[in-house]
Amino acid sequence: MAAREHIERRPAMFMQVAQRVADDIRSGRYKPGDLLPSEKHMEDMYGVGKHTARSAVAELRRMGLVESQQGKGTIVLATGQALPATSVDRAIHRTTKGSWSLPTTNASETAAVSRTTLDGPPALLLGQQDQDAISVDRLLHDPTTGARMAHRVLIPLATAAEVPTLAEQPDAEVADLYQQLADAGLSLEFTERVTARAPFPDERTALGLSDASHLLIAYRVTADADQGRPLLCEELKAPADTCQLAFTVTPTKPPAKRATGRSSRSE
Amino acid sequence: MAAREHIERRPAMFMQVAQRVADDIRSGRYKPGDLLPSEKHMEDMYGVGKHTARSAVAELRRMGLVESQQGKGTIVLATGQALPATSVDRAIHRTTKGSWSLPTTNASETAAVSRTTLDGPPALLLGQQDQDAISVDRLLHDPTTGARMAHRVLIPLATAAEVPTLAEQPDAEVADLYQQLADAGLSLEFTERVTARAPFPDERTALGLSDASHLLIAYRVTADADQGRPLLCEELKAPADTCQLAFTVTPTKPPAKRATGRSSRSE
DNA sequence: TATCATTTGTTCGTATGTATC
DNA sequence: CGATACATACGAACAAATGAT
Repeated sequence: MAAREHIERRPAMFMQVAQRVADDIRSGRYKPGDLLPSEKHMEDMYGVGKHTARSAVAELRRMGLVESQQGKGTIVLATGQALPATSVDRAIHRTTKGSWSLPTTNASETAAVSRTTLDGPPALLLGQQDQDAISVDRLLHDPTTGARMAHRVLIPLATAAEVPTLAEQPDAEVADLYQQLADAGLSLEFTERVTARAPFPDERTALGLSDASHLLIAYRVTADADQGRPLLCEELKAPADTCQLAFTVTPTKPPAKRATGRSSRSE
Repeated sequence: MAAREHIERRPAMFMQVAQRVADDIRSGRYKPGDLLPSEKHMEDMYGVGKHTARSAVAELRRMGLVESQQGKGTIVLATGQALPATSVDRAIHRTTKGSWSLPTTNASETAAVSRTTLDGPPALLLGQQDQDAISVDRLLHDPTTGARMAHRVLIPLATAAEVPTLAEQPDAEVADLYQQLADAGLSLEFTERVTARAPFPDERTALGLSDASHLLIAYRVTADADQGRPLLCEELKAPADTCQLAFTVTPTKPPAKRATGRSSRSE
């Protein structure tokens, strides 16, 4: 028997309260920056218990409509009717011949270089499970919006062996790394994969994430255009509520011979 | 006095329990598909009250590690060590001259055509606040993974007036729309912006989203390459936990004269 | 079919801790 | 210091879904 027969059921009380307050927020009854009525006040307003009022506010937090602060109150956030303020330009530039450049950068600290074992998505994308790589970590930030992002460059040892200059200064600007690969006679192609997920606690604190915000995650793989062999992987983690990624899509010739992902779909 | 003096504070009990179970999940102690110990059992295991055990499980849900089902239990999800299964290829293809195509598509239902007033991100991207547009809505799905996505094409009336064939069959394939624009003598350029946010309740039900999953949202703007004037906007909303977007980044000449976003940044 | 134990979901209560003003 | 507000933690009871008897 199908599990979804009865679509009609009384919504939970805390959900009804949350829905009502959410409507009040969207209708402008509570404006961004305002303090919501306190949980105590909501109990009286809607005739519910402490836990119900609290669950309602928790639901509003989960919806990304409000943010609570101990001792102060629950503040109404901006209503996401616009795109996030920080636009990260994912374009790659190359002057007429040979010289590479990337849109400008603000790194908070110096890059942290370490050696790690590849695992997770980067290992899959580089096709090198359980191989070692040089890892270069940077904490980026956008001074105008205060958004923080985590950036990581992974240079597989196989690539470093092929182009030794990479290992000498792995914490150089990324454009320089591209340059070195190109100077080694490789023609480069770039593929980027974007997804999002809930942050781990350490990521939450490192990037100063609010309760509801997720991480926008982009993996850029630099590959040898001739053989499609992956050379480099970059990972960018940005708070989705304050950041957007911008791509310029260039039409290409249709017949892709090698499969790049699992299933491949689009509009 | 500064508010952040004491970084060290005992984490809440429910968080400690959640962290411990999370570690057990990541270490393989609980495997994907397994049922977690019941909340009742956790009370005894960790010597905490009902509310604490419950909060810990709620935290694990919020982390996207588990999913609870009333009457059954709490099941461990895949550990997110891989990229989401459904890869959406955002490439655009053009054969030698004139003919456009896009990666294959699966639309669940026929397209719903309506007329709407532009607002939110599409209005900003099209630079046409409070103007009307033809809206074509489709519900896409990936049969192999069961992932559902919402796709919308917005054709501003200004564009429809310029290229009348667009309004005749607005629910044609997107590649055909590009073709018609190109046939009208326009050279096209494409910009895509990606972000993520918590879904609205209607989006949650329409796309069958789980508790923790957010929406990955991509806006593709088709513009006239000569003047940079936006012609068309597509919106794709996909569940972030099951979908990834794939882009091919083509190096371009560096000096962009017109600003495309607010602040512009990259690694 | 009906009943029952198990498990999560919702709702109520109380108390204490901690941050803000 | 006190009042306010949210955070955490203890408790109880009933509802609803599930699976097995």
